[in-house]
Amino acid sequence: MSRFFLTTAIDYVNSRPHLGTAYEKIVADVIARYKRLCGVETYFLMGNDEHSQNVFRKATEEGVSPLAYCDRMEQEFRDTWRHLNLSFDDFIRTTEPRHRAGVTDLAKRIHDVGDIYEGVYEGWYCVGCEAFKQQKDLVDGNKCPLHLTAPQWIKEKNYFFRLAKYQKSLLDHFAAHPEFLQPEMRRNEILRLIESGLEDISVSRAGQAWGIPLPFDPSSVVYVWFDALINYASAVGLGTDPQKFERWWPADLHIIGKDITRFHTVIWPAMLMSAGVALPRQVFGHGFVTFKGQRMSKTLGTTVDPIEAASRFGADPLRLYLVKEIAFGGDGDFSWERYDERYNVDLANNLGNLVSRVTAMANRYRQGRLAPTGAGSDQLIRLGEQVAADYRRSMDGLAVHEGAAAAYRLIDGANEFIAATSPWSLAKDPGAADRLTQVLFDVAEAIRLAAVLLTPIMPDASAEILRRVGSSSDGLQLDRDGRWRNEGERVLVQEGSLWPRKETTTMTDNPIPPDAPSPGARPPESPVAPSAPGTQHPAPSTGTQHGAPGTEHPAPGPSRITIDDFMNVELRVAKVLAAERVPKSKKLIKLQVDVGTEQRTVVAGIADAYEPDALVGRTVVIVFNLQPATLMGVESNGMVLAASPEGGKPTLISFEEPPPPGTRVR
RNA sequence: CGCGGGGUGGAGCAGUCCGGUAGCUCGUUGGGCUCAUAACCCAAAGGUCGCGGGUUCAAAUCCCGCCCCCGCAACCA
Repeated sequence: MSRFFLTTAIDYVNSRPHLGTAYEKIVADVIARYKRLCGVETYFLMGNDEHSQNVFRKATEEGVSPLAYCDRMEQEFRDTWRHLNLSFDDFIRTTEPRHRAGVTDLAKRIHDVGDIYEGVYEGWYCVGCEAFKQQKDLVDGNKCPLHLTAPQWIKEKNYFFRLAKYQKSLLDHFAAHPEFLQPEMRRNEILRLIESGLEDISVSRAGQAWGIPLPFDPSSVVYVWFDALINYASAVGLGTDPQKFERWWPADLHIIGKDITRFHTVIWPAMLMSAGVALPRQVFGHGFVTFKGQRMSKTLGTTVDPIEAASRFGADPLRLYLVKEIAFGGDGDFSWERYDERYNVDLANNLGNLVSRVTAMANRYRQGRLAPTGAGSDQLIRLGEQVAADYRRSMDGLAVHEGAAAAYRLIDGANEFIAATSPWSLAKDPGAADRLTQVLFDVAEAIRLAAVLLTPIMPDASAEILRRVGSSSDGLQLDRDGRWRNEGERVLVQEGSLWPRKETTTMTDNPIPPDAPSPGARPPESPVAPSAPGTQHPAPSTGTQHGAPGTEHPAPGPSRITIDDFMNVELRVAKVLAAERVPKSKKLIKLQVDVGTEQRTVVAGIADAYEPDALVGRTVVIVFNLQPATLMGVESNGMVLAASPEGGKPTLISFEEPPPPGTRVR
């Protein structure tokens, strides 16, 4: 039996997963389920990346051990994935013994062939930042701009991987395996990157406890990303279970975000080449999901909680939206308005309503029982076969959005067929009895076929639809069940709406108030009972429900500062004498200002909103006693105050009657 | 010349690799139907495919130049 091993990127456990993360897992799950539907034995791997300094720091801040913190985050992640009905076969954590064994094994092999060598990393190290600083980042006579302390010049023992050595092998591999990196665009990008030359990279950190010790020098730990990549191999037994490894490696498909393509298609293959391990067959770098056109970001409040999104209508509608509306590979957008729209159109109006009409007619005219009375509609059958073929081609090529679209062509076709044959007219004609039965059977069959094709995308809903059209959802096989069938009696079940229409009155309801505390702020509707996966009823448990407006609680303010704290900030009125753009900068303007006692140069990031000429002569407020900083090579002595909405343009503070420069503001 | 993505009817997108009547969803307008979740079906209006050149019998698609938008990086002190 053929087998398929697919993986998603393991996730940093710094915060709960957002919709963008969920998107990757959902598409991967659709592919995994599709493979299984094709009868391919599938191993679908997901997991968490835990050896990050951020994790260590965050755990320390919270006063828990890193492992305890990771344990908790694992539950958060698993909880989210369960709500999305993900069918992963394995979930790996990089703190697990099997992973440690895999990393140790691979590192050892690479070391043994001489591809890891000892070197020294030298640089300015700021203790406060726990990071190395570039010379150009230092200010005011070699001080850390954040902590204003002198960083230490540190020589850290460091091990390097001979990445440069693999430039040619990588290019050869890309040439020999055009499918290795998809989509095409990313392939060209990475090719150019490899062609431009590779540098050896550091693979260890000294003096850290949180991580996997290097087998040949336990005083250092393996650098996180090097560690992380190996999860794909350690999960299937590298270093622990040769038989399992033999069986599943190499991975057939790594699904990852486009931002980490380089790691997966340059460094990772080079590591494997060095260790003498086979390379993954394909890497697919998908795009990002934006929220209303903006990158999902916590600080901008443009993050979407997948559980909340799934709670709106159930996991299946969310899965359909993400798969069907976003061309896999490209970026896509999510908004609650559009989500509602797609739900109504694709599920309530089309698929759901179609099931309602055929089950209703079958019951009204035939007591629910349908069996073929003739040959069936040529047109529908042709469409069904065409669609099934298109679907397979699309899905095999990872064009999951096209696969969904194909299934929908059959649903549309069924609706059209009903209009063209008008069964309700046939019902009035006793001579058309057989004809009516066949028409209804054809429609039911179209629905059955569409539901089979949609199974990977909407597993629960498809099973429910199959049940209603009198067909089994057990052990579906695409070869057998994914083709038109004009045989057997079916008993159709008429029940309530699969997906009640959501009435769109005002679509301004934004379920996430930007500043609301995110966890625990879920809307009161449909908590999605944590029943075992696969047993959930596909229909949303509650219908439409608008959040009650006007129930804002006065948020407990952030911690207050004392008046003394405030007085430490010296704000002064200043008059702009001259202004010019900082060359090559995007939003910086260099200002000469009169602060009463002296003239100063201040750099302000307001070029988005203001023309330099319009600023001359204007009176502004500056922070007078701010440490200087160098921005794009210009030293700034102060900060101009402006109202700066997140993601918006700043507005300078102005006066009705400009006071003289130097006046203190308080 | 930092890297990258994009500019296609009112909105959101596909199509661009492999030139050949410009397609989908929503919206709008008109009509039909009554089985169905005010759902479904048909039809229509609506596009200089960012701009300018070039190649070609033929360009959204290939080539050159330019403009604009969005990410990321460097810069919101």
